[in-house]
Amino acid sequence: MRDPLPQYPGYALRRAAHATAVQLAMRLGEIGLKQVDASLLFLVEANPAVTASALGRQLDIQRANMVPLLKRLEDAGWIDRTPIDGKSQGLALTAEGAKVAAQARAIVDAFEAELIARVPAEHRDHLLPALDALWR
Amino acid sequence: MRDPLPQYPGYALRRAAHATAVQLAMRLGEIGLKQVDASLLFLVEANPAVTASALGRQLDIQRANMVPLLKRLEDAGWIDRTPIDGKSQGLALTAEGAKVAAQARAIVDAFEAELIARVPAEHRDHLLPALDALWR
DNA sequence: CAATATTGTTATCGGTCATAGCTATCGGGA
DNA sequence: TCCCGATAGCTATGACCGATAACAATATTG
Repeated sequence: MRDPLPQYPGYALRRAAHATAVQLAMRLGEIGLKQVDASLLFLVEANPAVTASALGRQLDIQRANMVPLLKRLEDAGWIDRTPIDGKSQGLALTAEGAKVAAQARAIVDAFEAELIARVPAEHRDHLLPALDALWR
Repeated sequence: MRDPLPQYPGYALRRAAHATAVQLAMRLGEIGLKQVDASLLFLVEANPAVTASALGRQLDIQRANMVPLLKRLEDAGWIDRTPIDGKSQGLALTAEGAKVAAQARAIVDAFEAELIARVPAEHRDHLLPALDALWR
């Protein structure tokens, strides 16, 4: 079948992102995480007392959509909230959350290493800078 | 804010794909198309008498999900169906569909050119091969 | 102090995608 | 030739994601 689409970098970008997302989702699913959960855990870990709004800004997730995401993490006992002032609350990992974050990191690091390994050596170092130019 | 995520090529891939998808969606939206519509029009144009199932296989879209997509294109008068045998039907662009496909191609070509232009010259030629390795 | 911005939240809506199941038809091997 | 597995098209449905609007309470700024 004739298919002109794969010549388009934008199309290849879509397909590559989807293909890799499916694979990572499967691996994180084994420890009960979605990709966004892992992102949130990593960010909270790296920024104790961060607010929900700040997380949303960093990840380009609307405030409104953060609510169920954080609720899941809180209900699972992975994060807790402590009031900063009357309207903000700081987020932090619980001990349990730190364990899960460590597991998630192991999975993500292994996955990313495999991703890079799949890229032919001569293109490998160019991938991240090229992608950065498209969204940063 | 400390953010370890952008170091991950997989994360950059996600963000880049999303950012570019939003932009292309806006431009195609001006002529009433979604991205998948444009993909379908291009493939039907390049493969007259192709079946819905074959399109779905090529684009990794389930048969079931092809139905509303093709219905939209048919209702808009951009494609028509002619029976191949008792259970298959060949798809083809109408004259109107060919016009829309040409408009879509102009938009996509311009967009893809801008995408590539955004990538620093030294990384430019590596992007497509690197992405291909991740999904092909 | 008053006007404005921010935070967290609820509710809702559209789009995408996966799954299951159904009917009818096609095609190949016994 | 006949039968059975594979295929095509379709309906229905449910999960998930992201966008939007609105609101109350609080913080910040001029």
